Amino acid sequence: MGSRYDDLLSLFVRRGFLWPAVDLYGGFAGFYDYGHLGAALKRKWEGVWLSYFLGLGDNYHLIDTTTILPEASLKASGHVDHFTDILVTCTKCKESHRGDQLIEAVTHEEAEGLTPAEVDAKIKELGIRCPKCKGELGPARPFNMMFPLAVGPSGRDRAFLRPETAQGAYLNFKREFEALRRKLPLGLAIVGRAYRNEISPRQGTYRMREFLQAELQIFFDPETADAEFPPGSIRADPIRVALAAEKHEPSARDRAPADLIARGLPAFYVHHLALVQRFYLDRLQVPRERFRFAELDERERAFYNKVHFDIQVDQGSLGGFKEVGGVHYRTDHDLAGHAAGSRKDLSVTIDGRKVVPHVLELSFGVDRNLWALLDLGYELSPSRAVLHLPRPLAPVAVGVFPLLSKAGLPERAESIYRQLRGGLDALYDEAGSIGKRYARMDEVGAPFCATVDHATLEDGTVTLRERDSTAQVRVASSGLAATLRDLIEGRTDFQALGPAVERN
RNA sequence: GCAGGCGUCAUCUAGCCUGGUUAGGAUACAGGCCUUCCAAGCCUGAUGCGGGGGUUCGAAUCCCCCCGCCUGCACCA
Repeated sequence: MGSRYDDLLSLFVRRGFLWPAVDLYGGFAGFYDYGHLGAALKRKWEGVWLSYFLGLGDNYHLIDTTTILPEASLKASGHVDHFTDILVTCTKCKESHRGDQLIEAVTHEEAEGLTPAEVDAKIKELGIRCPKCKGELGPARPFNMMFPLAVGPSGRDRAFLRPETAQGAYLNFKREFEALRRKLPLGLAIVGRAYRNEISPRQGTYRMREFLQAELQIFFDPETADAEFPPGSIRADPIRVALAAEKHEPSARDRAPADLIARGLPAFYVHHLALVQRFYLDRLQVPRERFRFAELDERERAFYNKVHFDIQVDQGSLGGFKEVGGVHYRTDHDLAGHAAGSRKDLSVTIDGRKVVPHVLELSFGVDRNLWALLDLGYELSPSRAVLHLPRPLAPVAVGVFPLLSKAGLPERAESIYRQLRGGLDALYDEAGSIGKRYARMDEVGAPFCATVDHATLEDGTVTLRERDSTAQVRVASSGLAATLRDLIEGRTDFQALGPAVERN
């Protein structure tokens, strides 16, 4: 166990994808930096994500909002209260316990939201001792998952780093609704950083204290939602789901959208499950059996979600299916909360009716998604190390080499490289043997390699090698950029370029 | 946060128990030679004991503290 994780991290570090932040000083738990390949991959992932999800609606738009939010807004959202746990540590065995749970275990009454002083008083009154060793419990102290900040010279304006990007969309809903001429559904997407003071960050970029979210908040009229997002268009998409009751099963099963609706899920929600699944299976090329939605039961759900399925990808390095995102039906919780907190009316008028729009949140952890893609794509065998990234996401699109470092081949290869690099992520390499250069490109996931040989000098063709099959065809160097773009964007099949070149 | 394990070149690792080595190897990397398509070969080169304190004539090695990583528990939108 753990070796897959080690192999992956070794690749990431050696090649320039990602590594622990500040590792010059020994590292900084919960923080990771991306190197040149990781940053490029992330940019491309964001581009694919934006084009797909903004493309789902005519009224879906990207916005960009602050990472620091004042206390009042996070009080209204519920985060100040619900993101805080009161911890009580045993003086004898040092075990930490949640104060509210200790009290609830005795009284069977809701105890969340008590202050530390109230928790101390209750513990004394009820004579609660450490459930583990019966030792005496120490004083209660608050632990909030949000990073507090003191804003301004006085430091009296309390604020926090945002624990999720979503609040930026809710805070700006009214403005955008007006600017976009009062139409629902309205989609507001944010790609940005969020911060949580995780107690024990672990497992690479899986649980971090600073991370990148890509979220689409869809504001809609609950009265007409199922008509707005009809299940008809996704009827032919069986959805891979593990229901809450069967979440300990290792996999998932395909269920017809109609079955899920019959189980009580809203049709508009099932509609979006199918769309998210298409993104993973088609755009990110995740193998079907390694993808699933996992339903969360009431205990596991966040305080604001009415329906919640995790988006999960099966990852060898992390020991199985792990969450990379979620589809959350947040109802009117957020807009109603901000309406109350700000004392502004956030309802809108649709067809003469006043409604507070409901929100469906499609939420993605970008770092988790990148890790998952790299894990799924990395094939490490005694004979080859290949990163099978989807072509549009590969940080290096094409390697350009001279077959030999002499006879004018490097000059010709470099000139082809210079023509390509304007519109493509091309890389020139003449170090080592040709086989070594192919191996280098395989390991960073470059889908193609173009090699200049003596025939190039005579007829202007180069060999073009495809990463996954290692097959080669001869193509004209003059149209290489267009050919590569067609291949990367899926307009051309590699096989259609011509007969494969025989290997000597 | 608790418990256990761990930390040596870019990567994987030998050395640590039993203190004294020019800290060794492999891979990778750089330069050169060779080479007409898949990590070949030869020559040359650079890079390391997580950080800080202590013990000692002498510390990668023994002790303490810190940082980080892994696993389990707890926590987890």
